[in-house]
Parts: sequence; structure tokens; C-alpha cells
Amino acid sequence: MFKKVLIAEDQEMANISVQKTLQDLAIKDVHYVYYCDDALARIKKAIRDGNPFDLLITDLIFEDDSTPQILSGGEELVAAAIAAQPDLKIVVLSSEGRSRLIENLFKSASIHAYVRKARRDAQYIKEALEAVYQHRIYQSPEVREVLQERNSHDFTTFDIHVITLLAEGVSQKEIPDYLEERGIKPSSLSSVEKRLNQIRSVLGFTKNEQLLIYCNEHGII
Amino acid sequence: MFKKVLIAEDQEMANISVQKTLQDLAIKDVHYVYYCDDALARIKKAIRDGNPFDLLITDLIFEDDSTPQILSGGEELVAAAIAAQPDLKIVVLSSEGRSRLIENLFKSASIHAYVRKARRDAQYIKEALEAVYQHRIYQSPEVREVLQERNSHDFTTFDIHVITLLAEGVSQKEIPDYLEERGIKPSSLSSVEKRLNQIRSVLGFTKNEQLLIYCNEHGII
DNA sequence: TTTCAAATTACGGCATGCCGTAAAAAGCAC
DNA sequence: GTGCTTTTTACGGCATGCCGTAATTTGAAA
Repeated sequence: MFKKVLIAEDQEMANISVQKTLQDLAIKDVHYVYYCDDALARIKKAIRDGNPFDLLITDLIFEDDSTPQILSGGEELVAAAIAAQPDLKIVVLSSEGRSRLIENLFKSASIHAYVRKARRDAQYIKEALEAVYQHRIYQSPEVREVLQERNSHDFTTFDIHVITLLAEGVSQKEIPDYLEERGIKPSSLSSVEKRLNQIRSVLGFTKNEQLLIYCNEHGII
Repeated sequence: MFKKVLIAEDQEMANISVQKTLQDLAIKDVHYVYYCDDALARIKKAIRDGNPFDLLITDLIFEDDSTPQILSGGEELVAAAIAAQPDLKIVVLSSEGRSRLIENLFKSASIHAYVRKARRDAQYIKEALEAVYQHRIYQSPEVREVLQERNSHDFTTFDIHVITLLAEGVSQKEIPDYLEERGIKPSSLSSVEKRLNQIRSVLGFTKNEQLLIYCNEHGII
């Protein structure tokens, strides 16, 4: 089993729980921090000292407080950690259930497990450690379910740009200008309208308002 | 200090943490459940047995699983618990940060404390218990902050009806019909338009899309 | 280069939203 | 009731969004 583990989790109670769960697994060398920046510093220091971590368990959202941070959250921490130590195994533990977001973590950040803070999370984190230790990818059941749903439309970069602009209050007819500035390929008002129309119909919406709420709730914007 | 406490929390790790925190406070008679319905049943049974709880610590969101529940979540549990045992003290522990929602818990449900799952939550839950035991109301610091912000517009019942309809994809000009059906006082299209315009300008928005996302994020709809 | 298909854009008609002003209705004091 | 204010409604002009069709451009193959 893993020998040296780092826990990055800002919620005191959640942090304690993870520590306790690792105790149950008889992992002795457990370190924990409450800030992203601290986590990265610890990882780098461990490398310098010739005794690196073999596992990072991290949350995604770290709330701001008076201590200013460079890393904005778990996503950036994961990226930085992998950059510093490519062989580091990473388990994400979060209550975040938005499919797009989780998917991206596996695809771009190449994390090794995702466990949702939910029923039986303590059990699932143990399963995750087992699996990851054997070089397998792990997702807790709720996560597998969410990722399979996929009734969802496949949002392209273009879609996301358009929807983000709408969410910022940009009027539809100004969007072409913005798109052109940023060198995004189809940029005409027609294309924007057509695309929005298509997305709405796929998702069964009649109004942009609904679409925006949907995107907001699913972590697309 | 409290003698007999019930914890209602579906996340295994969070539940364990609360148990541990109560241990630290030397509270011996700690019971815990993972479902709302179980919580209410325990409370009622304890009353029947002539040995009621003096404190309930509950989460707000209980995720659905295969076990069907009557109570849909913490809000309903709190209401039912108070109905069954009016003198029961109630502490809500949740990651929910939406101001309107928290406010309503204090106003309508008359809970005694709200602690956000966040940095130092273990410490704050201890403070909450101290305070509630001395018949004071308690809010963890982040909560106090959120409730004070109040740059927010005061949403009336009318506003909420209109915005909810918009979020469901009802077109603006159909809204008067809906309002009339439900006997809501100003019902003309003009009134709806005027009100929306006013709200948008107070909140600094130019488009309904922004307003809807705002309402969605702040728990107004 | 030429040719063809696909993607992109331009345009136009119509519905809806936006916002001001004026009319009507409701409430209230006398 | 009368006269007054406040709230609600009706209307109209203009901008925007919606959606189809046609023109144009792009890109790849011959």
C-alpha cells in the first residue's frame, strides 16, 4: 500500500476524516495541509529531500480566506503537482458532481481516481486507494453514473465561448465581434444563432435562459 | 453541555467527523443516522421512550439513493423535528452558502445555529454548541458575512414567481396568464417588464440571462 | 486549376423583449 | 361622493432575438 501520502483539504472536518481513514488502512506517513500552495510546497520539498510522496488526495474547491494563494484550487494544484512529479498518483475527493468538470480532470489532468463526498465516501476512498495502488483508474459509483448519463450535448469550444459571453450579458449581435477578436473560427451572427438554436433543441429548451442555467449547473461555464 | 445528541448526515466521512468532534466535547450519548427519515423516527422514538434528544445536528442535502425517503432533505427534517419536539435545539451543518436559503432557515424554521462546512468547521461547530447551549443563536463567520452582504435586491413573491417562470422557459408575454391563474396581484405584461427592468438595474445586469444565473446561484429559485 | 460538397455568412420576415409615456384603476383622506 | 396620489395597465416605437432560405466562401479531390 502507499507509504507517504499528502492530504490537501481546506475543510477541517473533512481533512480529519481522511486522516482517520488512512489510519484505518495502516498508512503511517500521512501529511495534511489546508491550502493548495502549502500542498505544492510540500510536494516539491519532499522531492528535494529525496523522499517524495507517492499519493496526493485533494479537494477541488479551496475557499478564499485572508491568506492569499497562488494556486486557485484543486485543478491547478493537480496540474502543478503532476508537472513537478509526473509519477505522483492523485485521488480527487470532492462534493463537486458536475460531469464536464470531472471528465476534464481525467482527460487533461490525468488524475487516477475521483471520489464524491457522498454516502459511503469513506468506503469508496479505501477502494480508490486499492485500485490506484494497482495502477487502475477509479471512480466512485455516483461519479460513474453521472459520467455515463451523457444525454448531454457535446459542447465545443465555440459553444462555450458563446454561452460564456451570453452569461456576461453581451448581446447576441455583439458576439461576432468578440469571437473575431479572439480568432474563433465561425464568427458570424448567423452561426451563433444557428448553433444556439441547435443546442437548445437537443436539450429540449425553448429559451436561452434555460440553457444558461443548465450550463451553470453542469459546470460548463 | 448537551447530553443526548443526534447527528443526521449522509456523507460517511462528514458524519464520522461530527461524531469525533462531539467526543472531544465529552458528549457521551451520541447517535447518528444517514437518512432524514431515520432521524425523525429516532427523535419520535426518543420522545416515546421518555428520553428525548436535546440537540439535532443535521445537513441540508441528503442525496437520493435506492432507499426511498419521505423527507426530502434537511429543511423538511428540521420542520418535522420542531413539530414533534418544539424545544429541540437544532444546528445545521452544510456546505450550502446561498444566503436566501440560510436566512429562511433562521426565519421560518427557527434553527439555532448554522455552520458552513469550510475552513475551521470543527472549531466552529464547537462554538455553535457552546452558544446554543446558552440559548444564543450562532452563525459561523462565513455565514455572517454572506448574510450581511445584502447588496442584493429584496425579492418579493411576485419577483420569484416571474423569475421561476422565466427559468422554466415561459415566454415573457405568457407570464401574465400564469400570474392571473394563480391570483397574483399585479399581472400585466407591463408590470412584469417594469419589475424585471428594475431588478436588473439594481443588480447591475443588462440581460435576463444574467439575472437568472444570479438567482440560481443564490438560491432564490 | 476546376469542380463539388460542406461550412459559413448574409439577409429578410416575423415574434419577442425593452422601455417610455399615457391612460385607467385602485386606495385613501376629506 | 370628490379630489388626490399611487399603482397598475395599455399602447407604441424601436431594438433584439428567432429561424428559414439563399448566396458566398472554404477546403479537399480530381
